[in-house]
Amino acid sequence: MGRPDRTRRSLLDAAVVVLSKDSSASLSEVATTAGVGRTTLHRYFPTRELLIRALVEDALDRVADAIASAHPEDGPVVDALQRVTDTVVPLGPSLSFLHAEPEVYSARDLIRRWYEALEPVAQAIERGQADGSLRSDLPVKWVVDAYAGAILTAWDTADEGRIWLQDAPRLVMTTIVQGIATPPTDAP
Amino acid sequence: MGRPDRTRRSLLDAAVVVLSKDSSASLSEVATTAGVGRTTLHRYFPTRELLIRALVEDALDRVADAIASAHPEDGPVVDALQRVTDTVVPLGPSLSFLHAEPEVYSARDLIRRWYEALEPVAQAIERGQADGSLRSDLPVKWVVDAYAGAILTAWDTADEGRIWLQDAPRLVMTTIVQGIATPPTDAP
DNA sequence: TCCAAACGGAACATGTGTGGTCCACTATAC
DNA sequence: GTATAGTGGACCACACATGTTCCGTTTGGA
Repeated sequence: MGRPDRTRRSLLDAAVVVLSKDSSASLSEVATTAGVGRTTLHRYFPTRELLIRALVEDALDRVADAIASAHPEDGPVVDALQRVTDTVVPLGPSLSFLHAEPEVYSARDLIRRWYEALEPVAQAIERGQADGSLRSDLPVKWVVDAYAGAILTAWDTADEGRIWLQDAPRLVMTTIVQGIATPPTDAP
Repeated sequence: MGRPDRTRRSLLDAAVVVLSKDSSASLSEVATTAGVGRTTLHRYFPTRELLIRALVEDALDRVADAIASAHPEDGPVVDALQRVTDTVVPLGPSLSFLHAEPEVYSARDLIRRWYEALEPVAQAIERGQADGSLRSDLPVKWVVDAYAGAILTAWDTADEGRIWLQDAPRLVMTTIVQGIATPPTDAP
């Protein structure tokens, strides 16, 4: 890994740190944090928008990798979702900046790629509905979003200090899979 | 309701419309949309920040009112949550701008007020855990956030056209209360 | 060691939003 | 009708981020 790659990496990392705290931070701030001149930043990312895009795509890659490495296509669906949750939740801190970036919500192609990254999860859920382990009176799209939303909520809530991030996977899975109501006893 | 109140109202409404589409829109755009001069806008909201705050507080009031009008303190908890969901979900379109406003996430006092607005819900959930209708192995704070998060997710997902907003209350309640897994049969 | 690529600093042009002032116009209330 | 609060247009000054160019300096590989 040559110097250019390292510089690029520090810029992306610095951008995550700086923009998480203040999404309207100036590019000089990012450059300074990366220990790099603003000129260099512009050499790698000519415009602010391109920097953001690179940032989002980097995050997208990491999520996609995490999901793939959890092998959501294997074994019982609930176990598979547990594995995905366990691997994705810890990514939280490096992804929380996504919230505050309007580009993330307005750029249609980025939204599409986000759903593409979740595609393996969608397939697992479909599989679960087919084999009877997941209820099938809920649209798959909704279940995917509800699941992803629960993870986002966990990140936020942990960020606010209302829960600990290490508890998050359990909370997410219990809530999403079994719900918040008392389960009906199966035999009195 | 005198002229000042009406002007203020149109400014807030216009701000919601304009800032929903583009959170970095200029104040002149807001003024124009409100059918008002930029000078007048500045008379009512001296700075951009104050306009945003007023906007958020306005939204906060509406959510608080909606929750209160659903009487979450009455009757079985699950029914109460159903009523809250039914009243809050339709507010979605007029609140979706909250996402894109960084101030919403960074201003500590606004975050606090958001949780205050959810306090009646928190109490209902506590009540549910006490009377055994809700499982008590989940922290109340988490349950509140998970529930609120599910509503936010529903707004987003409806916005993306992945579900219909009129289906949202049922989806939110089913998912949050019972979970996505097939319920265990209670007697074979 | 030497050379080319990478870097950083400075200076510049630019655009744009913002906040503020002034004054003439207009409805509304009395 | 008249006084008064409310309005809006024009203008200005300021700050600040952005993007670009140029050139001297450093670094790392051949």
